[in-house]
Amino acid sequence: MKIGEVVRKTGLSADTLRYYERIGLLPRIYRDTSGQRHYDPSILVWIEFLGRLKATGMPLREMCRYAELREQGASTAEARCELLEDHRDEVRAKLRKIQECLDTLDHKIAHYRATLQENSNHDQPDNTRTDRDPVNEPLRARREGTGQH
Amino acid sequence: MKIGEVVRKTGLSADTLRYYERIGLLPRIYRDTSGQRHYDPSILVWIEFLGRLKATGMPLREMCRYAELREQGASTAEARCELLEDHRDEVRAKLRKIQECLDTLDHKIAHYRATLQENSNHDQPDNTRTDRDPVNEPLRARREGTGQH
DNA sequence: GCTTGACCTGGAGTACACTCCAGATTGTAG
DNA sequence: CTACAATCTGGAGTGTACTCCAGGTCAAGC
Repeated sequence: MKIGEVVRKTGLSADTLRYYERIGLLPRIYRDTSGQRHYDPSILVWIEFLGRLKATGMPLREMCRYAELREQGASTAEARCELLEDHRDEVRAKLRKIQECLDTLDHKIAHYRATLQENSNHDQPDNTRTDRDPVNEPLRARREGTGQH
Repeated sequence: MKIGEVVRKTGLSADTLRYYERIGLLPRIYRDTSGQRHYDPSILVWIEFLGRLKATGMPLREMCRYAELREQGASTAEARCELLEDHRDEVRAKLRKIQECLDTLDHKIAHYRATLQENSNHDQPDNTRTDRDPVNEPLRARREGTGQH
């Protein structure tokens, strides 16, 4: 497989593939006599795996660490496993946190919607006195004694 | 409240607070005669909210957009609400994706652990023939001449 | 009054993860 | 054979979100 095919199959750009190779995320790729890369199909599995690590927020630095261990063969399996377990725990924690924020956000939106609904029901065409947004009151700059900027 | 107190209460650095103000994420902050900032306590609520947007992956650019609408008062409530709803939907999608990756990762780890367990049971002190790591086989650069294409 | 620490500004620097480019070569369709 | 599409290299540039710094002002405690 030449690079163009890998591009099509992974959705990564050729530049990114070469970049990943340069930083050690991909193993040494076979080159033909003219210097063109020829990828083994198994690279797709690896790239897919990397994609999952990336999607879960692992920095390239850590992925490189993993890739390096992998290159060293089966003796590093334990270390790799631990790395993945640590990452998994971090992802779980982050997931919980996002979920929490999402819940708060949902509440806020519900409140927002309710207020908007209410306002349109009471239907006061007066636009100067809607002053008080109960959800995100504008916190406007108070009497400025300083004419800065 | 001076900046030091906001730093203590939010965990953001003074540089970050000033940066956020510069890009319009924070409203105009009152300055005393000597130019020092004095924050209204309500800023803490706003910063906490920004923290939630950030935690859920919203870029500063979009937060600025929200902040800008907020500055414009209650008339932009609908637009702000839509912005939050769009963001919420994105976060939900992202959450699902991360969860999916996490599940795959968990399977991989379980497989890994099982294999490690097995190997330590069979307890073969021979280190040259553990050749086949079933979970992450090293994909080592093969002898050139692999006739693909 | 003096020292120390908090604060100020504008601008430069950093880390990350790409992305783009010029200029060259090579593979392939017609 | 020729044209053009695909590939190559090294290096520069981009966007995001800070972070650091020099050099200065200011306020409060001793």
